[in-house]
Amino acid sequence: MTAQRQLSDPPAGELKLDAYLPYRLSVASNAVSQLIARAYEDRFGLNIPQWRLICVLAEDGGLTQGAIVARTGIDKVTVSRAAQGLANRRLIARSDHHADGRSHVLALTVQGAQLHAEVAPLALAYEAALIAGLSPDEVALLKRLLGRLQGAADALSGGAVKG
Amino acid sequence: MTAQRQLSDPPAGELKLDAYLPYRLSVASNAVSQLIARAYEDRFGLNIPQWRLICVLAEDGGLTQGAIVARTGIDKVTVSRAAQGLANRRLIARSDHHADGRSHVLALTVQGAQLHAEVAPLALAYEAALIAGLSPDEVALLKRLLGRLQGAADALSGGAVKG
DNA sequence: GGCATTTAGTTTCATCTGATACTATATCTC
DNA sequence: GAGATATAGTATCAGATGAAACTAAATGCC
Repeated sequence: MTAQRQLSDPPAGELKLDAYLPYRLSVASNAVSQLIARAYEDRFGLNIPQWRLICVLAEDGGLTQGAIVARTGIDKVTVSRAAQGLANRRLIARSDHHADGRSHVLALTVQGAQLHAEVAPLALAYEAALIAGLSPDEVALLKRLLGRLQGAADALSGGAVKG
Repeated sequence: MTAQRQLSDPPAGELKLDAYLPYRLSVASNAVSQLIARAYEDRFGLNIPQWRLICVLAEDGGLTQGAIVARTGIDKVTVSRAAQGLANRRLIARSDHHADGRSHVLALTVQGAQLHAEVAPLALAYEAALIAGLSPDEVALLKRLLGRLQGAADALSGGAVKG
């Protein structure tokens, strides 16, 4: 049924989609992201960037949008939109920056903190369900390897694009 | 260096964005995908779905779009659009299906096969650059773990959504 | 054979995303 | 302190995505 592959194949290794790491990574990530995005959207009306902002603000307190961009790498346009959505729902407050009139300091409101407290267990439960069956060592290694991949991709991207 | 997690952890665990696996996975995947998407787009005018179709057709020969969807999980709309784009550029041919008038059989043209032969080494080089510094064992484990995550996400998604 | 249902693929639409352009403020140089 | 430049954030635009509606052909049922 499948085509016979013969000697004419390139020597330097073969490209099989199912074994190709970027593909595997993308497919796995999409599956996980969609699962989680739907859970947050359906139950709390939050999209992924909004939820990330809430997490960052819950962890780090008052931050400017620029600081969030620096901390997370999320695009500044995405941060701007997420912040607007959250502010409209009074989940975050934007207070004037004491020294920079262009900037605002974002912080969770009481409602925002309550929502975070409500969503966080769900998020952790999803993570637990996803890694069920993996040993702690495997999970730790997975996170480490993902960090390596991301670092390598960023380095290659910077190198290739910026010269 | 890494935080020791022990009994002192809060009862249900704490949510730290940087340690949250779905987040790490998404960030790593986006970094890798963007890197590769730009490379294919800039040099060959291919987007990711188009490149995936080319790979699948190079591996498996003549397939219908439905077979590609079944094989890869790519959305049928995405497959349709990618196939249109590739057919317009004469990189694939669509011949009538012998028994089903709704369906067409997709196969690489000579040009399409040439393009595949040209892009594949680049794709493999990117993969090699990304995993440079990782041991073969680590890479194998990473792929296995990604498969597990994807399977878990699919199972949870089916279970939660469909009831 | 004729009608209902299913299936392959396309079109449409609503949303998300990020690049680019823009506004307003801040900083730097003289 | 005035003008040039840089920066924080927003608005606009173009492309990607996938859900749902749609078309055309196949299959099932009687």
